[in-house]
Amino acid sequence: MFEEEYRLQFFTDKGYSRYVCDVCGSPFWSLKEEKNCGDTPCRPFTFIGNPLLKEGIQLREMRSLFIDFFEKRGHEKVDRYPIIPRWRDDVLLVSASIFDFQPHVTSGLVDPPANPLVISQPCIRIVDVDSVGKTGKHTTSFEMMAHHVFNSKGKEIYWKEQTVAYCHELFTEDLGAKEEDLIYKEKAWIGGGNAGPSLEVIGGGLEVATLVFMNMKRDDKGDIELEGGKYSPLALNVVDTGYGLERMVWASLGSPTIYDAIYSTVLSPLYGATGISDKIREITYKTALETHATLSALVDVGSKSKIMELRRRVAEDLKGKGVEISSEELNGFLDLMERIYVVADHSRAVALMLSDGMVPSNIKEGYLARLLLRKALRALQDLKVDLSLEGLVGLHLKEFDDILDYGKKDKISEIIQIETGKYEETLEKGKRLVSSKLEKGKIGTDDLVELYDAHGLHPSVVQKMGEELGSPVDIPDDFHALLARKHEKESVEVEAEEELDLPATEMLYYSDPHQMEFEAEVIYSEDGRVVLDSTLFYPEGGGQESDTGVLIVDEKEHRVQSVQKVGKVIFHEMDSDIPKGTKVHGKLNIERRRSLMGHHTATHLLLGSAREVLGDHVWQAGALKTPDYGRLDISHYKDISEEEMAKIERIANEKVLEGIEITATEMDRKEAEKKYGFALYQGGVPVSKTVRVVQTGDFDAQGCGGTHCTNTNQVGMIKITRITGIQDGVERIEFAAGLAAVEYVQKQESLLKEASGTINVPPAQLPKAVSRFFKEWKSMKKELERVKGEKAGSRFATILESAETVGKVSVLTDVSDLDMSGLRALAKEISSKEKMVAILASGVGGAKIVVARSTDVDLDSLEVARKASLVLGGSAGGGPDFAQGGGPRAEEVKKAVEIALKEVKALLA
RNA sequence: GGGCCCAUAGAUCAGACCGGUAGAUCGCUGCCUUCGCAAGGCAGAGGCCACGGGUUCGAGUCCCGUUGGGUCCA
Repeated sequence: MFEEEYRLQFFTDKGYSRYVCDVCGSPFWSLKEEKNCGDTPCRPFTFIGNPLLKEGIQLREMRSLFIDFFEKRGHEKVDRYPIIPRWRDDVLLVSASIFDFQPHVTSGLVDPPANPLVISQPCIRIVDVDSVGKTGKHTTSFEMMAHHVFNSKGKEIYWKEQTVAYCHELFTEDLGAKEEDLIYKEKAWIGGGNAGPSLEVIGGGLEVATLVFMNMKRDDKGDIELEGGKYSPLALNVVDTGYGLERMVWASLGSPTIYDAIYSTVLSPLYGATGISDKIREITYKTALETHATLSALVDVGSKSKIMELRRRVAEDLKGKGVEISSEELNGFLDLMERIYVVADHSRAVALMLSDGMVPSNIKEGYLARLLLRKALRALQDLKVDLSLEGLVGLHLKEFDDILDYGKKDKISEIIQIETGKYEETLEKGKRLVSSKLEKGKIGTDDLVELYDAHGLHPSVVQKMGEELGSPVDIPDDFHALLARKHEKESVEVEAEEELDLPATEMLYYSDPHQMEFEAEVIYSEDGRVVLDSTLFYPEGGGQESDTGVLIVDEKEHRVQSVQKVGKVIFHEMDSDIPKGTKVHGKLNIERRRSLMGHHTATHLLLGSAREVLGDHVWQAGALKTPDYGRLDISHYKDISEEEMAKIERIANEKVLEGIEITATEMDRKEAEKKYGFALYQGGVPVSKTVRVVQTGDFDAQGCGGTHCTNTNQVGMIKITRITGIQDGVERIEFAAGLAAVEYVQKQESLLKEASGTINVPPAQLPKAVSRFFKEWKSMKKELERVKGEKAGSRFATILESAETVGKVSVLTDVSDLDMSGLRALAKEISSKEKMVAILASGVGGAKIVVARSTDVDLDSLEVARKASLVLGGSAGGGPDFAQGGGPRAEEVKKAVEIALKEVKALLA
């Protein structure tokens, strides 16, 4: 694919030739004749113990070396972006440097922050999480070093030749790689809706960089077909490079694993605590580790059997090298190392995530944070060492202190503590579940799936619990496949937005939010939907409900019921038709608009105060503004306390009283981001070159398309009405502002008055009085139960007199006003005597009948009760010695008893 | 965004499949025993079975909805 794209002058000049890999069939460029492309899994690593790059370059040094190299060559350094891509909503995490510029910059809409630029971008990739520690090269977090160029038409900065030349120079001159060790492998690159040719730079078996030349975008009308999708040329030619910082360090140190190259500060305490600091320096174990790392390049470690295969090869290889180690010893050692590496790796990803304000949760990116946290905790527990995850994360943070905001250490510690506690609780509950399941029998595959899926217990955890309880548990090798199958049935329906060929509506509501009337002309009208050339009506959007009001034509009012924006066109849903071409006079429902503005501004104030009270990790996760109330969802890692709520409410109201001016300015996106950071995008990301920044003095600034008050004092009182946790990690603040707040308070007060009026106490004494009443109610209920019991007992003597004797059996019948529990008690008492049958009925609350017998009588009570209940219009249930029934026809109870008596006589005869 | 699980005494959970008097263990209170404590023995208190509907003569149990919590996946 793109074969001609790779015929670079650079290769010709350097004397490179094109070969085809005899393992994977990929074409590649090499200085010396090669049959193998050198990439995994085509051949083992060759740089381990024999560094590819200049020796001994550590992480920090490598980072600054890279950045310096490109700065010296005309690239501007750009600060790293957060690991949570707040500026886009199609991905959960940043997993490549180009993510920073998608889609707004790559599409050509927004200018790049610098061009050409160099950046070091921390990234997280969850996809390889299960390979971490099993191979020597997979990590969940990494720093992508990159130089990017955005070439527009007619203004090319540099493209393929220069890119490869820079890369080559960096590796061969500044980093000391031998020219003949570097291979450039051709590979069509497709991802994120873009595509283009790319070269993978491979040395010593390790892919150290990828040079992507992005020049196409996904386009169903495009002419270029790639892997089933259609593509068309991109407006920009984007140089998208990615150099794995950690891999470069690894290639420079030649350590057995990448982990040893980059996690040394965290690994050494782990080695110490597990007591293997000395062991790993022994030649036997060192060789084992190196051999394992070397060969792991050849194997896809997706399943347990593959891992065992790899280990067999390692054992064989070691034998060949004359290294003596039993397979048990080897397995045990590698298992231990794997866990240590997992802890070291995952704790770094967690450090990165949390320091960027990610809140662990059960959904979205927060779940990924929790996933890694729990995996790390599990591995740490398996190691049985006295080290806290919190401490290890702290060590990573220190490593990063030159590129991370290190100030949030306390928050991060708290989050880890809370998460650790939650995980322990899950385990605690799990232990009880497992033991109760084991009491009932074996734990099968279905149970394992349920325990993991519904209760968060990984099969290996269940297995360990089983062992402790003396019951082995088998884990099927295809467990994860089973789980995947269970989650398979998902269908996505995308509703196509209607597209009409209409000019953009002029949005008058932005120029003066307090203007309430306007003149306009109808340019489209169909099915009660009207489009004007310009409008003051704010359409539903950004969580703000739409305006309502009227359009006046010749003094006749047409009501605007709701307003929607489709693309750039604003539709007014009317209650009556207005023909196209009509001039209208529009009038807003002023109160509604004022209230909407108040609630919207209040939302900003509350978010600002929540961030002040709770911390920077607080982020808007959704919002709704209606005329009657507002709702603000924020990310936070625990319940908001009463005190915190009061504080948030107070600060917001203080800002109202301060009378801060609110301004809305259209700003260049690049500038706005520079000035306010990504905290701008609380309410979502605009798809435009400019951002409308709504600024509340120096208290708060947000990109926002809503209508706002011009001064905070127009908001009036802000009252938080309720705080609920809508999901783990997200709290919902419900509130009312202005008159709506006053109404809320009035309503609360009247509720209070009504309640206190009913029990006739002043509101202040309501809590005390209610609790007294509740206590009394409970004791009365008990007393009533007792009295009922007595009443039933006392009735026994009376009905004994009415006993009829059938053979040797006494049959007692009675119609009383006892309730079911009374009847039951009485029947039990009677049937506990010898040779007794009781037929007891009552008409209170519908007809009820109980038939009971002592155990020495042969009679099917249920049959009797059934027959008798028929006449009551119902049926009966119970057993042969005790049955109860009833029906709606209370007037028939006497008859029912007669029928029952007759039936008993017949059955006993 | 989707799926699954759970909610019963102060705590942990049975009971639910198959509707018919709400239970166990720990904790709590009192008594016995002891110089006192612990342990032990005996007795007892403690339940709007999360909430709202429905089906039924009858619902902790079945059905629908709500709320709260847990958990997995994208």
